[in-house]
Amino acid sequence: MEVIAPTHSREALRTPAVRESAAARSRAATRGRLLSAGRNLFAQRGLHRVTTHDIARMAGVASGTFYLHFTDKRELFREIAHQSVAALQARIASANAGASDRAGAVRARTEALVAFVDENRELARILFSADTDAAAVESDVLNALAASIADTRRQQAAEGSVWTALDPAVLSQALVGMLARVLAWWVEDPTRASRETVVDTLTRIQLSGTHPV
Amino acid sequence: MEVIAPTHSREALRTPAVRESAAARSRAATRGRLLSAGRNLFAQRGLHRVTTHDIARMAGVASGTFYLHFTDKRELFREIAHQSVAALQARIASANAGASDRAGAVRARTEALVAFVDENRELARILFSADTDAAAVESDVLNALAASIADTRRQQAAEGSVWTALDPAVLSQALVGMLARVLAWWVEDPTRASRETVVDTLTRIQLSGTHPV
Amino acid sequence: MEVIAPTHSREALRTPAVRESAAARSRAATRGRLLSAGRNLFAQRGLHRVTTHDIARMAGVASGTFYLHFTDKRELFREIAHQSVAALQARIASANAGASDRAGAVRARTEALVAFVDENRELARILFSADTDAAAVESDVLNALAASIADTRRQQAAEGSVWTALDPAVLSQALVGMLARVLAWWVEDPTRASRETVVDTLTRIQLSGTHPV
Amino acid sequence: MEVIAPTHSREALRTPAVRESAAARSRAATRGRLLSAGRNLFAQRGLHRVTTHDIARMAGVASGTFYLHFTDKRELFREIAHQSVAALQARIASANAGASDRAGAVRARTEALVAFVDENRELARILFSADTDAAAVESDVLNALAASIADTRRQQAAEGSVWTALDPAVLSQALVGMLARVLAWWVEDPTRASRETVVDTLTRIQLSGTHPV
DNA sequence: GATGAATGAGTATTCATTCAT
DNA sequence: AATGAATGAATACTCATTCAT
Repeated sequence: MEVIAPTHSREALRTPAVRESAAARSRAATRGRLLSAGRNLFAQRGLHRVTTHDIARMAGVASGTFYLHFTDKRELFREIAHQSVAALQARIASANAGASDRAGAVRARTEALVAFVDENRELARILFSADTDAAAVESDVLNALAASIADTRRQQAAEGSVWTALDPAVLSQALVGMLARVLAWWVEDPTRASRETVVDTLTRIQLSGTHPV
Repeated sequence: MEVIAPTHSREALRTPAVRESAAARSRAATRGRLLSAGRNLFAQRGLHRVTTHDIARMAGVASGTFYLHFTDKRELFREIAHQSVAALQARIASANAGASDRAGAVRARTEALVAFVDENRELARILFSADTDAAAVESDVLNALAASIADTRRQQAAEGSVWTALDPAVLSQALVGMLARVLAWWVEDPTRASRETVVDTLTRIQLSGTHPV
Repeated sequence: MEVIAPTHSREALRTPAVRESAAARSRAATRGRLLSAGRNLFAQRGLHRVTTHDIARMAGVASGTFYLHFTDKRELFREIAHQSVAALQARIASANAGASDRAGAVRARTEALVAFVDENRELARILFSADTDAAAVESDVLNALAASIADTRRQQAAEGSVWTALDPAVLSQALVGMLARVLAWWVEDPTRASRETVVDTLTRIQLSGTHPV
Repeated sequence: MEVIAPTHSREALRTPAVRESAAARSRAATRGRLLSAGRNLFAQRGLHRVTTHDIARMAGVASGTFYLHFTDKRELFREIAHQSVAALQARIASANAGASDRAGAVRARTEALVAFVDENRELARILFSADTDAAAVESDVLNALAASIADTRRQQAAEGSVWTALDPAVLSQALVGMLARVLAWWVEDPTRASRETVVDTLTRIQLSGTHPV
């Protein structure tokens, strides 16, 4: 019993809750460093030209530590992609909410998208650079976007607010492909076009391509 | 005299020209089998999930034989991509030549593109599936297409035949991204939309997005 | 009180310092086994008839482990050669220091050289067996020896203590070639001559060839 | 019968003997080209950094042809080495025959050796560059030379014409090692020393090292 | 929770050699 | 005698993943 005492007294200084949150904080910090390293490296080199050792090294942890936080490389990638998508969607939704008419909403959403890409080039490279392997993971991202566009479109068609000659599924894939390629192309070298030009061109294409003639 | 004939024919089998062409024919056949196996496998799994051993095995040759025909995997891929692009371009150019006006030309080119994809699904998967590694090789393909669209567009703008508010570089990337994504999406499962729907939707988008309002 | 002691000692096993040194010790042991296996195999078969798998197998480790310790086969070889040279040079320098006159020094150095070879036959085979590939790595060894002989010789010539008709560069190559070949020949089968005979003959040749007539 | 006639008449133009010698001449020419290519390539890169394809290519023949003339790479190497040695020995023997006294003979042999090396740098690189693999083949060369020196030496000792304190076997290895290294060193860059310096230094060393004091 | 040494299957590539033509 | 396409074993090197400490 006495033997345990000193141990107890040391533990008494930190309540279990505090101890747990300290451990949790440390764990979260390590996890965060791995995510950050992954973002950097995946953006630069793509999914399969990055090794788990590279990520652990850049995160400043031992290579085995990687597997205490992620089951494998793809999971880390998925996590990064999901975080990115969530951030992007929040940004777009908020921009959308402030718009009064349809044209304004399209422009606002496009502006939000381009601004996000401009401010998060690393993430953008991951989200929009097309990588077959990555796609196995992130295709959900663009597919989800396409699905949401298609839904909106179908609803608008039902309301008679858009020209129905355009197939919603095809159109949504077209829009997603267009946005992804332009953004991937622009983020690779932002001097290729001014941000205003990108926003304006993408907005006009969306409006002309989706509005009745 | 007649007797000499068979002798001649026997010798004919040994003339360098015939011998060479027999060997050359065998060589070409093997090369063709490797190209075919490569097309299959790359279409299914992408550039880096296919090994040179896989390709050799599917071609029914020893693994070393691969290297008698291609310096490495990328070269095989490049060859396949170039062949595909040449075939596709020929098809589009020929369709284009038969059109009388601009709208007809856009539709004809789109029809040719979709027909090619429909008839060469394997090739289409390679050409339009976005693979970062493959991109290092085939990006030329889409980039070349984009560049040619941008050039045409600039010329039309100079002639006043199209609305100039759309930046040619951005627009061309947008069109290429749109076409590539829609075709990749469609070829992955052609029941997703009828061929007519795909042609029609893509044609209308191109016309509305590139014509003056 | 006593109870705490073992606890302490258990904790001691987990302190970073101890953990690190345990890992480091294990790492060093593996590295040592690889070096030892390399010495054995290189001595028997030469640089390029030994594979990294052979070395790993003889060291009792997996083949990938080799690359955790050496970047490639040549690096392992270089390491072995450098260690051997350092040991040999130390031996010769120490023998040299104890000699009173020039003849004594030549004999002492030769004795040290022959003794080293006798005691380290594996290393000797590597150092003195002439291998073109190995030479790219170890030639420094014999060349360094030759250069040092040439320097000494030039200095002695300047002091008038040796006959100057012998070109220092040619002479030093001659001596190095002589020593290397005799030692390689002898170590291959030490019954070919007694150690005393080798020492004596080499000493006399050096003295007669370098002294004034 | 008639069938055979034309064949006969054609054959009649060349007697079997002539035909055979024509074929033999052609065969010998191919063999000679392979030997020549081998000499070039082995001298530049050593035994195992040269492929049989390299040799066939440089000889201007198909790769399979190599095996019609040599059972494998080592046999070609052996053949080249033997030819070289024979040429060298003839040269030395002839030089030796013209000498009147022992000192003159040593100088004459050394001059012949150095002249041969100077005139046949390719061969010299093969003969004197120490290559473990090559050694498995050519060691006979230097060993034969060493054996002949040792024999001569033993005979001279028996006649009392040389100092017997030097062990013949050790001495012969020493001389061979010395000559091989100096010549390999010199042929690698003949500006390192003048031919006269090389001859003179090697001659003096041999005389001082082998003569009574 | 973290470490980092070790694993070993996987992959590209080479090259001596064979053999049908 | 010559050809040259094909073979396939050999080999260096990588990297996701495990596990004892």
